[in-house]
Amino acid sequence: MATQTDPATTPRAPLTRERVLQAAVDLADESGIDAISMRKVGHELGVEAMSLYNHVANKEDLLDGMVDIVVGEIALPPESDDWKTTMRDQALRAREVLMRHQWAPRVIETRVNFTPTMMTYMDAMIGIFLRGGFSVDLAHHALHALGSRVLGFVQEPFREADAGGDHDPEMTAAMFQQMAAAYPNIGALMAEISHNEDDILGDGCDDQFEFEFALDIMLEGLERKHALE
Amino acid sequence: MATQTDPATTPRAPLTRERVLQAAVDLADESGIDAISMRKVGHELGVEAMSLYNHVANKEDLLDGMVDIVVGEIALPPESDDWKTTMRDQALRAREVLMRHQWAPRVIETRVNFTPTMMTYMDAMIGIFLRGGFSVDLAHHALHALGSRVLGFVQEPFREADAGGDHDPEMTAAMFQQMAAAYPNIGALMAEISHNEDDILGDGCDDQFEFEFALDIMLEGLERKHALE
DNA sequence: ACCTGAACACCGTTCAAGT
DNA sequence: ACCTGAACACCGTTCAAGT
Repeated sequence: MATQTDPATTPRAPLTRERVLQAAVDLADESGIDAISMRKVGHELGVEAMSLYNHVANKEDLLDGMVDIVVGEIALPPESDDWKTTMRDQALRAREVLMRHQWAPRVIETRVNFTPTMMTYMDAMIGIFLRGGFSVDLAHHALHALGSRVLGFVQEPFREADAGGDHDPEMTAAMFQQMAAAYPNIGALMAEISHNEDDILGDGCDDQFEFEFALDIMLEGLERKHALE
Repeated sequence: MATQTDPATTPRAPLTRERVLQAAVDLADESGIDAISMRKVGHELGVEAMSLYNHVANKEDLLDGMVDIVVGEIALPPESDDWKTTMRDQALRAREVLMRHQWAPRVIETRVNFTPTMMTYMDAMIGIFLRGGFSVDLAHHALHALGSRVLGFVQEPFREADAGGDHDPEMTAAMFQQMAAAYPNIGALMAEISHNEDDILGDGCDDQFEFEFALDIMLEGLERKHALE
């Protein structure tokens, strides 16, 4: 008896960031995103709300971590030159995961920071297009068009990073180098964006163009379906 | 002096639902959706939070009403047989309005009830496809594919209505008649859905199919862009 | 080092009480 | 009929205090 893990004698497996995040994900899966309050997540772990602040910075950080767990559950694509079936399979895999965490799409859309998990995932998505022969620009537009609802990542990747305002070229160069080392495809995108920056607005992304691009590919696709009827 | 409307002598234009909703929209435009609390909206009107409950049922109703104002600002499409340019223009018009109310897309996505304004708008969207020669089924799928982000309406129109559970055929027939009178295109859609209901699941909408449909038209559209490079 | 009680400044909502 | 004060059950977050 005493050798078994008895909840009465071991009520306090030590709290860790991972335990907190997983408890929050489980609670959200069970009871919806409205059930995610610091107090309720704490209660789930047998602890007061304030204790959580030793492991997450605040509620936004908690949500960031929850998204990380979900995105981490989406298997990365195999290396293939066939971008279309690879991307289709990927979208279906992402959907499967997001269906298990119905709260996730809405939370993902409200994220403003990227975690390494997210960067890795986006890098892989861009890679599918580039290996399929897309130009960096087209891959960039395609990424936006498929967006968070289809592939499970945030919509506006480089807004924040770019809007920082520090255009110290030395700084930027260092960032690129670091970025390119860890996430080569994202690095290529950012290089292209910063190269076009003078031509377009100032924030590296032409929202209106991205909108019309997404709109037009959908209308094109629809037209083909209509022609087949 | 006394003939002018002096805020000190007329601090209380009588509260109405419209005044409450417009104040909330203005406040959200200015300060973001997080600024929308019953207390803050009340403050904006020089009134206590509790007074608002005389004009809106609760906060959800307030949000419904705010969405109504926004959707009401989107001009309806002209009658035309050219579905593609009509739909493209419409999407751009919707975007223009949603850009003026940046909080709106997120709020629209969380709506579960339809207002007459919303129904009218959706009816017009379906009409664009039907007049363009789409089958009712294809129009239905197209509507889902373009979705809330592009056209500014809710994603799952007929889920709630159908999930009600009462399959009293008499009731259903009466509902259809009423619906078809006010919103002929939506009526046609619902008739088609309830007709297919036996074949598919039970709730009148095959989510997986809708997802793959949207995915495939985007991949098709992307492929054409890629071919042009 | 980690957890907590008390506190602060907020929420949505109800209801009896005022005018 | 419409507005309000007080109250209830919640929030996120801080901080000094405990172990």
